[in-house]
Amino acid sequence: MVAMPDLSASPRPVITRKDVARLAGVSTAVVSYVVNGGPKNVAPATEERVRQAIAALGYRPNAAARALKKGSSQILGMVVPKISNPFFASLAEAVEQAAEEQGFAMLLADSRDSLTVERRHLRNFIDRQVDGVFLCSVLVQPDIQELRERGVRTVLLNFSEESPSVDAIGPEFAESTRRAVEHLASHGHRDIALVMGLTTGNAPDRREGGWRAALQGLGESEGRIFRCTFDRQGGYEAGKQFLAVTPRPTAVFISSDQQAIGFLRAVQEAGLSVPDDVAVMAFDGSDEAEYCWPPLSTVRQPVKEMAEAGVRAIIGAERDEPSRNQVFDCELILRRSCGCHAEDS
Amino acid sequence: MVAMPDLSASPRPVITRKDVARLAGVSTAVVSYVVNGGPKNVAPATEERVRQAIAALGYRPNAAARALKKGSSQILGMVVPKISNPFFASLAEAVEQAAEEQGFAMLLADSRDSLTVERRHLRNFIDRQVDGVFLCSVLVQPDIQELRERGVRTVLLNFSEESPSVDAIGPEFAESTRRAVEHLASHGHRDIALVMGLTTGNAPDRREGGWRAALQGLGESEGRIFRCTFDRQGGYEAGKQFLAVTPRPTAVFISSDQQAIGFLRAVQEAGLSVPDDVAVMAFDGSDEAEYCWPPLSTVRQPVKEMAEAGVRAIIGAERDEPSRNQVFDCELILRRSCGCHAEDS
DNA sequence: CACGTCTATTGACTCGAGTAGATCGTGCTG
DNA sequence: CAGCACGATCTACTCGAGTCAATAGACGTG
Repeated sequence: MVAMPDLSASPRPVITRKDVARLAGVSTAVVSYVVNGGPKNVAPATEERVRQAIAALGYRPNAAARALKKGSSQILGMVVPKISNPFFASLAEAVEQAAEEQGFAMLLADSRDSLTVERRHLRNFIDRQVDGVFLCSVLVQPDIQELRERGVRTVLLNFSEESPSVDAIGPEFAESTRRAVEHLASHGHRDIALVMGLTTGNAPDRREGGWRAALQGLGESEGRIFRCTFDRQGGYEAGKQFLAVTPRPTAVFISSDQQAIGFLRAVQEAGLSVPDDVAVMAFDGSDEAEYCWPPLSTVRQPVKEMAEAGVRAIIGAERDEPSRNQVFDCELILRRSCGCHAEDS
Repeated sequence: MVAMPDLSASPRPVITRKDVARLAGVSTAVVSYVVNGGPKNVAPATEERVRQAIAALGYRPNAAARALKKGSSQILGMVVPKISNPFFASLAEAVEQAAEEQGFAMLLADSRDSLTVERRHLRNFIDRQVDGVFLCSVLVQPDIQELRERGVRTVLLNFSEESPSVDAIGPEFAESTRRAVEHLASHGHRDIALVMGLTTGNAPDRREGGWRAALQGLGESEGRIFRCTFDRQGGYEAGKQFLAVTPRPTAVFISSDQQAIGFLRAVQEAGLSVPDDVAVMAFDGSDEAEYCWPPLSTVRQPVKEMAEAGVRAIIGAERDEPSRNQVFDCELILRRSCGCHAEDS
């Protein structure tokens, strides 16, 4: 409660290049060359003097000035629909880490699922001279076009569609889903439903196609679909609908771990059991999938690799490099919810 | 795969104040005055002309230049130990939103529980001229002192200790915990254990004190403590230890929702039931607490309010305003895990 | 010894925006 | 009508760092 009297910030004088130059007895240009391994060489002895002056004064180059001069801020922006959704949190974590390794900082913005807010964030990013942007939801073409015009490299993350004119990175949705559904079938299931999230854009989700393909392979042409939002709440509601259906499907593929967790809750609430009454496979492979009950069998996206590829696509890109799609293979993680191992995790 | 040929970014000429000035037939100063509601007045007719020129050219002031001149970037930095921990994600979400409402952007950095990384991030923030920093873990005094010296307002979030020389914002840990433990007692429990996270600093956590106080009030002077890391994994391990103890306590207070979720899994795995075999109350009140099974009774921190207070502490602060602690009351959320309502949520 | 070569260093301009101080009218007052 | 006040506008300098063209030495060579 009582603030200590004296610790108020002594407004230490700001140290600039000039101060360093004076102390080292050189011109400001040399300081710049030393700091940047600059475009010109500096004699070793001089360099050493400058280094010492820098250390002695605690000089730190002003990033704003640098950004102004170079037109690049060494900042990447990332827009997520909702950071409290653990899947996006894990994406953000991976991107931040990959960015930091390259000396970039990350501006994070949460669009709360609103296109308006997302646009506002993007314009803000542009004004702040970010060098690149990660998007996790689908903006309309014109918006992306503006980003490009302003010289901001853009990468779509977790994106299923091929899209011209912009880099897109995402998991291999269709094939992985097909394998997951086939795995459910290998436990003897035939009536396998789908709980599918609603995408903001109108692009059909490829997971749906994968599920269809698997059913077809089994000779089952019919299958129920439950549509809901891409979060726990949505999964919970889908679960309640699912349980009301007769005859009830014996297994279900769910388009995200978050939804699956909501679904599980609905099943538990009804006093039924997973996997005995309903077998479940989900998509994403986030941490919570391991710590819910029963542990979720899920399709693991290689989040880290995708984030690294994304950062590379932004930083390592040539000025007019054509955009491209990168699709990453996923791994089936088999836990209890599908009917696998009853003893270990 | 095939990139469309023509959409390569046409490197649109950068529009500056000067272009606007020329088009509107005024000097650059006037443009600045209009944009900022500047320190001087502009005649309504002129202002209108400038506005039109801005719109026509699509002019957007360069944030880097502005930051350089004003020494303020309109950016807030936030360092979290791990953004994929949903509690920190929800904090980040709240901070970002509160910041955006004030026109600030948020740089997010993940320290991966490492002091070294955290320091690196902070120096980076300083170089980038952030106007303020949110910290969720405990740095040593000298680091914070440097932030102050550099003129960066600092706010400690989720912080239990009073600390001089820095703003600290946190929930009312002790009293809320006491109430939670007493609630467990109201279900008839007497042997109530504590699962407590390990704090990086050496400050004792006030939740522990609250738990002790409650036991004392019940006439129970003894109580078992299980210490583990502040995450699901830690809670899971603590749960296994807990279950191995005889006689087994009938209830437990757990220092975070994440740990509680791990704990629940250990209980489920052992084929036991919550709340019948063990009643559980946790701390945080994050979303996952609602969607696990059984739904967690927990102490809800007013995250949004705390974030807003934090942003206010940074933005609204006078130059030499003394630092202060702000403690927020929490709310008991009673769900199933403690033994409350067996039917609705 | 004069000249060219090469390297280390410097001075000066630039990026784009904020703003103090000078300037230009206009209209009012004595 | 001179003098003054005041509002609108402009000129010019500044923030801190990057970098090019110019300069100053140092060295070697004919």
